[in-house]
Amino acid sequence: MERIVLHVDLDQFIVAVELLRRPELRGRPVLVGGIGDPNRRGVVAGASYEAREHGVRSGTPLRTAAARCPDAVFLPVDRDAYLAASAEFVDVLRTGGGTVEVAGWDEAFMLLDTADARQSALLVQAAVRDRTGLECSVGIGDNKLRAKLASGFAKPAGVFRLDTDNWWDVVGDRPPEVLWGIGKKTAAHLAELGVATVRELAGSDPAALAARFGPNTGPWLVALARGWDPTPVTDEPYLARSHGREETFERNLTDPEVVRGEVTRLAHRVAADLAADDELARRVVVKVRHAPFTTRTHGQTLDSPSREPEVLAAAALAALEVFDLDRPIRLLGVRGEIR
DNA sequence: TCTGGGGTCCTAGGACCC
DNA sequence: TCTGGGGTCCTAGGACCC
Repeated sequence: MERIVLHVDLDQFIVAVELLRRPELRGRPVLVGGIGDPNRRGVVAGASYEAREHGVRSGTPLRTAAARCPDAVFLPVDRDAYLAASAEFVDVLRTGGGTVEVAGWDEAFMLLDTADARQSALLVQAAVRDRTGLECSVGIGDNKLRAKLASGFAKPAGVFRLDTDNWWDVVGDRPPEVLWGIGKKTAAHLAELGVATVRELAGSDPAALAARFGPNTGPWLVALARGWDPTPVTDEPYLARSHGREETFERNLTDPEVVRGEVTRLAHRVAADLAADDELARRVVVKVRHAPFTTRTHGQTLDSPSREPEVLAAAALAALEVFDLDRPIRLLGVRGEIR
């Protein structure tokens, strides 16, 4: 027996859910995003493998996607459908006996004791396929980091194992961006320091990186490159730390009175979300994105935690006054911080 | 590439306290 | 009085992830 971590990741999740009810679209480039209109502001939330071949992926602006992939079928985002499919997926994993940690709509970690890790992974994969009709990829690792990276190498619909034995062979010569937690910005900073691969990052001086990235983040980056991850797989129920609502407007807002009205509306929606979760906000933060895409936030701590729409709206409007409302506004957001 | 919406976590700097 | 050092809390911004 050995103790392993599985990372189970549904393949092209959002598109896969849409294809379950629109099988005639199978094999075609399908893009899900916004309200399904490529001429509106918005980005791609889910792209089928056929669409990805045209250089379109999650995050690509819809207009750009339409230009690159003119034959694509555009569908609107249907949150409720994905949430329902996600709940079904988690149910399947929970019948497996191990500890299950949900990590998103379309992914979860499982902690298992097994005599045959690969066989266990294949069983999970088959159970998900049989009971949801969705394909998944399964990563096997000796911690969450390695399991997570492994599922990426397993795609589509495969199984891949990543542990101390093959870590350097598999990721040693790859750029640091393959690691979970290192994005474009950090990779660019590392490149300036002459660090271009996971192997080079693993051999870097933690103190030197601390000077650049902060006392905790610097050493953590080095540990990450060595495949180290101490975080446990936990089935503790998820407790949200905040709830927020934001909206990018089809046309920039220029009238301060309209802006105040929208902020009030968003605050009321946040109040409803908090009530649905039986939570109270202790602080309200307003986010403003001006037309040139510069984003700023300002907040107000409440005298006492609340989810009253009027209280949240008043705090949001007070925070809003710190901004220059005479400049065109592209996006407004209101967030209630719980803990 | 004219750049969504939902979140989380870390850091720096200032306030404040002893 | 012109000035230390440590700890903690708050706030805004940034990076990242799905």
